[in-house]
Amino acid sequence: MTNKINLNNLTKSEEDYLKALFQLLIEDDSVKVGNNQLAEYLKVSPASTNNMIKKLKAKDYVISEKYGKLDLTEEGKAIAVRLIRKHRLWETFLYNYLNFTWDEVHDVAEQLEHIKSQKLIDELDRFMDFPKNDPHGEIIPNADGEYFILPRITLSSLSEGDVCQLVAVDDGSVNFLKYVSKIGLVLSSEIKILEIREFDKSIRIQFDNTVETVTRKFADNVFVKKVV
Amino acid sequence: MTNKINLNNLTKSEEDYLKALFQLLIEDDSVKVGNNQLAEYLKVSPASTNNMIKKLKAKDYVISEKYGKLDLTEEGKAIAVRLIRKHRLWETFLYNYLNFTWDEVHDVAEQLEHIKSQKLIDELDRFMDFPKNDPHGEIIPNADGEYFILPRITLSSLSEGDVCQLVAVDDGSVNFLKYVSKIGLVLSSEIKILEIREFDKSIRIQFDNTVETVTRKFADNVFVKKVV
DNA sequence: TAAAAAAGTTAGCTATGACTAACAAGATAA
DNA sequence: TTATCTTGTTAGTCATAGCTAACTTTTTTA
Repeated sequence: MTNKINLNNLTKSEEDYLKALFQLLIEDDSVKVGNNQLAEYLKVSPASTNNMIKKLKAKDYVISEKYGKLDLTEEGKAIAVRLIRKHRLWETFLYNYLNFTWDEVHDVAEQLEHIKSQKLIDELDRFMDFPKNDPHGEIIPNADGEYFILPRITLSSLSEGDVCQLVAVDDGSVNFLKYVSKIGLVLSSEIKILEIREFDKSIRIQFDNTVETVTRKFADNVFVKKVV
Repeated sequence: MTNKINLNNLTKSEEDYLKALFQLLIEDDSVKVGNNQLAEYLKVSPASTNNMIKKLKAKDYVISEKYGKLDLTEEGKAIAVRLIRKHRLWETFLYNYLNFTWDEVHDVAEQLEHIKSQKLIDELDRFMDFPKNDPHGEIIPNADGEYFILPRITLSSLSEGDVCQLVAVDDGSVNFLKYVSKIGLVLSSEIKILEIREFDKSIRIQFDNTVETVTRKFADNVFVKKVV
């Protein structure tokens, strides 16, 4: 086996930074990620980030030049993907078996993803019969660390008259998720763009028998597949 | 509700010390527990223990006089029991649903017991239909924090000719548990004491169609219910 | 292109929770 | 009862991972 992954004994913090950097890097493929941006994402000071990046560079998980942008090594990426796999499998478990709601799963999964046991996560996967998506619609990386990234279309990028289907929502904010549930949107909902208001970019949408007006910020966090 | 428990935001370390002290206190009801004893149990230096005990005294979880023995307050005990409940529920989950063996569950449960979510543990309990015992036969404290301690009889305390039934085993050592499994002992096995050798206190036992000789140390970790 | 703003870095501080070494208090034994 | 051993305590160090304040480099813009 060439692909043997060493079960790097990383601290919770190190794991958090690697995962955060990975999320920022794939979020905006072309745009480079800087130190302060990572700091803001993790809600820590730029000094803390700078410090940790040094450490992760020494361990060969991160690449960057002084005063330059950040990138992950292959091993750094592999660690991040394993964390995302763990996070999403736990979310699925909490949602499907332990009566957690959409907006409750994230915080607990953030803790559970740091539990160190290969067997635990492989068996959890098997127990749930190898689920493909988490409760927010996100794809769960498989045991080989393959991470399929679908080209993402946000609701905000569509035009008047377009029809789409909800495939995933960002799980970063509890309030956002509560709001999505409250207005009645669920995964696979078919959504029609009725009107985009130039003034504030708010969007009138229709789904099922509901008409709602949502903000641009809301629409940025809703991922869809175009139907018409 | 007078019995409202505040979800004390304790660190992993603080939790570990409270649980360890609780285990030592109930292990030997009459014998007082000292600082160095706790240090040895936790495999840290006496200085570290002394330090942490100071902190836990300030938080009103531990009672002790300077140069005196250690005890837990009611709140300290309640925290320890909640940790034991979490530990044993997770062990049960790993064993019954995720194909973990007797000797594999402990280490992972040590991590999982520190996850902070009341809903998680209550729902896990419900999901498994409120199990009474963990895989090692130990009683799982219920959601009200009631901790039933059965008077414990060790295999080593019996006499020649006695017949007993295996009710629990100590889960502290992987090697011990592997050995128990290997010779074929399981919970509820009926064991007969054939002979106790004065020389080294080793014990010849019979169960099913097996005759084995076990050491005194082994027998100290096997808990039984006397039948004859 | 020079000044201002933004981004990145460094130094030095804090808390937690380990550690060792040295010392003090109690318990035990000669 | 005194000497010795065991137990408990304190002081001071280290690593991790946060912080602020001050500084440097890069980028932007006037």
